[in-house]
This record gives sequence, C-alpha cells and structure tokens, in this order.
Amino acid sequence: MTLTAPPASDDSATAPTLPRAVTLRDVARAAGMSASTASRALNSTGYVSADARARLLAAAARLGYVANASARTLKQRTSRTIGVVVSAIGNPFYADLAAGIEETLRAAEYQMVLISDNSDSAQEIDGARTFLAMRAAGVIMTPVGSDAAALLMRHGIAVVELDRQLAKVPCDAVVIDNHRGARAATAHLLELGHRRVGLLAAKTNWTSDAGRLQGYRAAHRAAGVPIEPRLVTRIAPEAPDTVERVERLLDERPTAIFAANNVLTEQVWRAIRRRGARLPRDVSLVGFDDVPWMEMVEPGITTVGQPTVELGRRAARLLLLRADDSERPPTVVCLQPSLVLRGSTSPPG
Amino acid sequence: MTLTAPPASDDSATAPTLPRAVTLRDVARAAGMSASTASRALNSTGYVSADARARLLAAAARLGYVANASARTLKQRTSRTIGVVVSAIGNPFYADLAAGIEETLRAAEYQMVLISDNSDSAQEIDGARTFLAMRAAGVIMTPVGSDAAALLMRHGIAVVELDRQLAKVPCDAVVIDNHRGARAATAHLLELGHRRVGLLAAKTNWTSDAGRLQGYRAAHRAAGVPIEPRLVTRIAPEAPDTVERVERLLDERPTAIFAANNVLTEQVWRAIRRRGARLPRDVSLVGFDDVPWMEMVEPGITTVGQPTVELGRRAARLLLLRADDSERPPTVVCLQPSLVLRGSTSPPG
DNA sequence: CTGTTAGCGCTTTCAG
DNA sequence: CTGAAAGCGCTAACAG
Repeated sequence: MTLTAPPASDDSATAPTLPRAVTLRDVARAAGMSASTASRALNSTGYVSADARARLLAAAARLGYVANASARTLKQRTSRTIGVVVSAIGNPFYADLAAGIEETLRAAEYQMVLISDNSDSAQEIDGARTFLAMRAAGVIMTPVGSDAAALLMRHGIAVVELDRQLAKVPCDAVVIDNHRGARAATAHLLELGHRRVGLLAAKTNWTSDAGRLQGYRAAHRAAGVPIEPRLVTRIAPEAPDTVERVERLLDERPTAIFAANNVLTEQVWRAIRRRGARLPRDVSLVGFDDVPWMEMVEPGITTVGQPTVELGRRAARLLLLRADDSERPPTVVCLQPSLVLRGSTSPPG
Repeated sequence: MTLTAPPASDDSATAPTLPRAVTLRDVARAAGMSASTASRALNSTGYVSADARARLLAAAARLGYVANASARTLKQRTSRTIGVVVSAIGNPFYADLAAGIEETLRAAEYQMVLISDNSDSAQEIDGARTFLAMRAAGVIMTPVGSDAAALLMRHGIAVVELDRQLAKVPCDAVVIDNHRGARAATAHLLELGHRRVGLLAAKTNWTSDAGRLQGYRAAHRAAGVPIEPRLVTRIAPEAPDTVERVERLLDERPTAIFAANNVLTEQVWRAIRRRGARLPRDVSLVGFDDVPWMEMVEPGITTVGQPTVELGRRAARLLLLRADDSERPPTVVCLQPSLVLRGSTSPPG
C-alpha cells in the first residue's frame, strides 16, 4: 500500500473501483521478474531462486493477486472444477449426496458446481453442455436419461453415475444395493404376517426403482406369497395426480405398505394421517431413505437407511481416482443399506 | 453422422476418444467461413447472411460444437457464472435458499456455483477467492464474516448478502424482518400468560440473531415483563456442548421456550422428548424457520415461518438487476415472516 | 456482409 | 535459474 511514488502511482489507490484486475505480469513487474518466473514461483513448479520466489510471493500478496482461472483453464485445457447434477436439491437425500461430494472435493482442492435438473432430461443435457463448456475435470450425476452421460464421455469428460446407473457405455458408478434393501423391507413385513403388502414406487426407468421393485417381488417369491397386482402402484416423480394415486392404493386396504423413496413415504404418511388411520395398528409402513423426520414423528418410521453422505463421498473419490488414471477400468461401488426398525411396523391388526 | 467421405473423414469416427475438442475454427472451416463469422452466427450478434448462418449452424450441430467457456470468459472478462456460498447445504433452510436462487438464475441463463462454508470464515474467504478466480458475474452469500464480501467488492464483483447483513460497505441484501418475527413469537407466548420464556439463540455476530434477540426483548418490554437473564442461552453454531447447554436451559424450568432457528428448535424438541415432558402441557415451544418436520410431529410446532425459497429468488433477482446497472444504489429487501400457529403452544399448565 | 488482426492472462517449451 | 516466445479458443474492432 505504501509505495514509492505517491501521486503518479499506477496502483489501486487511484480509483475506488479498480479498472483492471491485477495480472501475473503485474506482480512480475512489481518484483522485477518475468511472468514465467512468477508463474513458476506462485505454482511452485520448476526452478526459482529462493530470493526471487520470496519477492514474487510478497508482491502477489501485496497486490492481492488472484490467478485468472479462465486463462489457466484455457491454457491447460482442463479445470479444477467438477460438475454435479442432482435431481432436486431441495430433497434432503440429494442435498446429503451433494454434501458428501463437496466435502471430498474440497479436501482435494476441487470446486463443485452444482446443478439441479428437476428430474428432467432436457435440463440434464443442458447441464452436461454447461460442464462441457467449462471443461470440467469430471461430472457426477444422478442420471435421468442416458444421453447426458454419453455426450460428456464422447467429449472425453469423466462421468460417475450416482444412486443409479443409466449410461449405455461402461462408466464408474456408486449405488446402493436396492434389491437387497427392498427385499429386506418387504420380508420384514411378510415375516410379521402381512399378506397384502402394497408397493408404492417411482415410475422411472432408473435402476434404483427397478431394483426396489424386484426386491419386493423376490421377497414375496421367497415367502411363497403371491403378489396382488392392484397393490402395486407406480407414480412418476412430480406427477400431478400423486395424491389421488396414493389414496387409491390405500383404498385397496393393504395391511402394510412399502414406499420406495422418501418422497413417496411422506406422501403415504400424510394420506394415512388424513384418514385418521393409526400407524401401525391400521396399517404398517416401511420407507426408503432415512430422512430426519422419520425418526421424529410418532411412531417413528421403519425404513431402509442409506449411507447417503458416504455415497456422495465415494462418488467423488471415484472421480478423483479416474482423474489420476483415465485408463482404469470402470468400477461400480455398491454400498449396503440397512433396515432401521421403528414403530411403524407390527403384525397386522 | 453420415458424411460424404467414409474413410478419410477428419471427424470423430477416427478414434473413440477424440484428441482435441472441436473449436470455432473447426466449424468455420467445415462451413468454408472464417472464425469471426462463425462467432457472429452462433451468437446471433452482428451481420451474417442467412445462407452463411445456416451452413455454420449446421456445421456446429454436425460436429457437436460446444463453445469453450474459458476462452469466452477470458476474452470478455466476465462469465455467466454466479457464485453462491451458504453456511450448510445440508440444512433445509439453506437448501431452499439455493433452490430459489438456482431457479431464478437458470431462467436468466446463468450458472450457479454452490459452495458450503460450514459457518467458517476461513472457508468463506476461500470461496470468495474461488469466485474471484472464476471472474464470477456476482456472488450471493449468507455471510459469516465481513472480509469475504469486502474482498469481492474491492475487486469489482457484485455481492448480495442473504439472510443477514455483515458487510461494512454498503451492499445489496435480502433479509427477513427478524425483529418482528421474534417479537411476534415472544408476544404470542406472553399473551398466553407465560412469564418465564426461555430464549435459545445462536451466538454469532449476525444481524439475524441480533434482530431475534432484540425482538424477544422488545416483546417483553412491551408486555412489561422483566427478562430473567438465566433464561437466555446463546450457543455458537456447531458448539460441542450444545446438548448440555440446552439441558441446562430446561433445568431452569421455563414455562415456554423460543428457539431462534431451526437447528436449535430441533435440539430443544429432542431434549424435551428425552425428558418425557409433554408439549405444550409441560412447556410451550415456538421455533424459527418452518421446516417440514415441524408440521409432521405431534403436536405440530408453532413457528416463525420464512418465505425461504422466495428469499433466494429475490437475492438472485437483485444480483441480476445489478448486472444490468452497476451504479444502482445498494438496496436491501426485507421480507416479512409470519407466525404459524400449531399445537406446541398453550397457556402455562 | 466477411475476413484479418490483435489480444484476453496464463503456462510451457526452449534457449540462454 | 531465468526470460522470450508461442499459443490455448474466443471475440471485437476495423478494414475491405
């Protein structure tokens, strides 16, 4: 701040809002060095004398130098940014995934750019384009369609699919064992003696929902209990007639319901409450995803818990590994869910 | 995809992973035009003949051209990226703010880059540096300290403070009327006849907490009820002794408690449940922030509701306005909270 | 209406 | 150990 030439100084004291950002050249000049040397010093790469480095570092600090990420990315043809696209940031499940990703990325000095696609494949492709344009070092996504991942990978950007797998090309992925989770949930109900177990699942082409549906079926098969088709309801995310569809399922008088994600679990829970029905006396309920409210309501909701934050961490770690070695064979990490028993399940009344 | 020259085609069919991204020159060449014309055509800026434009557009589509955002940012010295730094993405309050921001930004064709700072000012500054490096068009933050905003603004980056104001320089902001919300909450309790109303607030230097504390005081003053200092507990976010502090407040036997944010509301709620005390018979409770669980538990929690998503939208809108006109005087938008009455409050038993 | 030219700020050989 | 030079991909004057 206190420079030699007070009046004609070319530094920021001239105007309150400075006209041009300070560049590497500026700090080089201030230290009487060239830009190349300054670059080496500030990035601790290549040879720089201790003296020069010290002067350069001091100058950078004094001038408040912040490297221009665009210039660097342009030159290096890749950035330290990782794109993340989730279905709905407002859903605590996705928020937790993002939290796990962010934590891991931050530790590795990468930036997370978060985009929410509202489960809409057009928005998802848009997001992919954005990351392509940014030359993101990689992208983690909870896929809605398979085109976005294809686009990215075709352009050489590493992709990790999270929560479900949709890519048609082999690709890293981190998922939960949906089949086993759903099977455990359903088996629990069957073991309690339920014979009319309703299923409420999302109507998607996602592997997660397919697995949950299969798990429900497998448990029935193993128990020798036939499935009543009218008790299986599949509802598209954000469908406008969600409430009616849920009501209709309840009208079928199942003695228990397995709701295959946290949103649907909340929907049935509300429908049950609206009817004044009692949990678990009138109907038992098992959810999927252990979000906070499930433990706070009375009775608590028995549910298939997922290590959500850990799923996010793993996805980030996988991407980091691939950044080191783009030739690694694609690996898919499958984490185990666990059935959390609470008060919403009991033998049929 | 079906081109004229099958074997010697210079397009991506050659290798599965293409060696170099397709640039503007590539599409220009493919259309027999210069890069500048291609730029004009693809950005619909300046004069381009209909014919040329068509050929260029076709070439771009065929080659799968995606503009390099870094090059553009470098040239234009600003990007279409807006940085957002929130305290904790896992907290539904901040997630909703982010959702509102993202929605608005997306409509204006800006990208949101989200960073969570865990209420740590060092991480907040880090985030500011990142956005500075990216030449973000602006930054929206729920501030922890005042240095990050100062740094940004010193470098000419527009800042909008959200949820609270900490900047020492005038700066756009979107906040809730904390004083009024807290006052209404406390007055409600006082009107019910409570005389020992505990306050549980965050110990920060944030305007939000200051306003809530003052509102609590103002309500007492207006009602002519003296405040019992032992009933006022302030706990730093993430403090390790949070549970004990809350227990100690309960030990003071307040007949009602006003918890000044959603996290603390949950903490007291849990403490009350652990003791087997009944809401509102043994103690009344009013929260702040209307997060979903408050309506789902039994009895529901009376709380000061905030238009959270709208707060986010407004912040984004303010930033967009400033992007159009950097000379606008800083404006602060103050939204009104509303007291949501539910079952957790009643006259003292 | 179109092409040439220059340069955004940085990194990276390559000579000294 | 250091500097000169070139160029990443794009846009914006400015001539034609």
